[in-house]
Amino acid sequence: MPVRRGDELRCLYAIRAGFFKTSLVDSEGREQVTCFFMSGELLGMDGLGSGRCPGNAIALEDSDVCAMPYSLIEKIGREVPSLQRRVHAVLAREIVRNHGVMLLLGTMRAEQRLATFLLNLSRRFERRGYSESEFHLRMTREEIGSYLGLKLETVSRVLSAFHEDGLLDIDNKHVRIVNLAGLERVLAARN
Amino acid sequence: MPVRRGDELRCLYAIRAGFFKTSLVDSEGREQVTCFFMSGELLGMDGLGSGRCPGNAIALEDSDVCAMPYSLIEKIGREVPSLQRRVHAVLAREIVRNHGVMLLLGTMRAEQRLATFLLNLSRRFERRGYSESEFHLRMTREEIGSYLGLKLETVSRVLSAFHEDGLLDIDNKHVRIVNLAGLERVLAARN
DNA sequence: CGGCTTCTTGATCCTCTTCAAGGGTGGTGG
DNA sequence: CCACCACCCTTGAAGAGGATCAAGAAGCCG
Repeated sequence: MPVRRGDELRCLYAIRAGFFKTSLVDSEGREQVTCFFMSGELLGMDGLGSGRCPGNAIALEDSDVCAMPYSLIEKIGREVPSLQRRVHAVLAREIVRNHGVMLLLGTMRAEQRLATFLLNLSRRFERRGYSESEFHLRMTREEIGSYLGLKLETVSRVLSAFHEDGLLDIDNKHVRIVNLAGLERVLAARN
Repeated sequence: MPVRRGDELRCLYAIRAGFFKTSLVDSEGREQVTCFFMSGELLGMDGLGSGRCPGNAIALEDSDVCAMPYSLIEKIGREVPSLQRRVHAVLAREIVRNHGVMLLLGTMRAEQRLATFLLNLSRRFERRGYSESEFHLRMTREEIGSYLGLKLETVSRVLSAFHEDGLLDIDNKHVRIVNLAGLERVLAARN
């Protein structure tokens, strides 16, 4: 069941298993996917302190989460300084991560955005003990495009081009990175 | 004196007077202005919990700040629940604000980005007791462009076009908004 | 199987970038 | 006070990168 903007929100959700997207819709109906979350990550940080959900969150596959009430986080934070500091660090890291996405949206061209996206997914899968080179995309081309500020056709085209260049194999949502160094080199390309 | 990425950072800075920009540079040299800060706002939230400065911060005019050591914020947060909650709220609001910028960068065209930017400045000046319709831009066209994901020439052109359309008068860095409702209407334009 | 959503690929168009030139502005030193 | 220089801004012309429009193929589910 999706969580909608404006809903009451009293908990942080630690994702035990599964995959989520969060999105934002403005007053003119423009929609932007703001983040993809996977197991081990924290959902709902943007509602901390306000009790309101400022965006939408939707699971992209069967998922399992652990709800941690804000009130509890605040209470334990007061009692255990090291946890308090961790909460601050997690929130600050989320801000830094957002700045990285802003840099991507503001300065990179389509190929570089896709390469960054795939390398980021790869690293996150690897850290969870999955293959860094072979994985399933849980989201549609349209959702990838929304996240990266591109249209779905462009996403499709760039992925095809990567395949042409021998950087990866792609069969629908199944990705196998063939030339990881080559993908990294895309990021350095002119400009 | 600028603060540079990686510098040790132990304080949050409350801006008493002045104007700042923060920016991020990636490994390939791409630079993005991540935010402009003015009086009454908090600088350095992204270093909270880590003690490292993850970006650059530079004053764009003579400024006056109040340094609040992280250690003090943590200590008082433990003792005063209402302050603890405020810290959380401020951090969470910063995340939400970033999502708004991501939406701008991912979905809006040049005119809409500039209109959003000007309206945002207008509102912030108004809240501080300054004129909402007439103010000085502290940053260059290039810095505006970097923040909005545009080139400086495009910024210049769009501002000229707004003047042509009778939406505002602009003389170098001095802006006078003539038709505020018209500027807001730009946001709703097709798409 | 049939209907739906998602994905791919092509052709064309449009927005913004790039490249280039010239004009303003402000600060410094003679 | 004016000349000079560095930086910033404006405007034009040409080009590129994605968007848009359109058609069809492929996967998915009842």
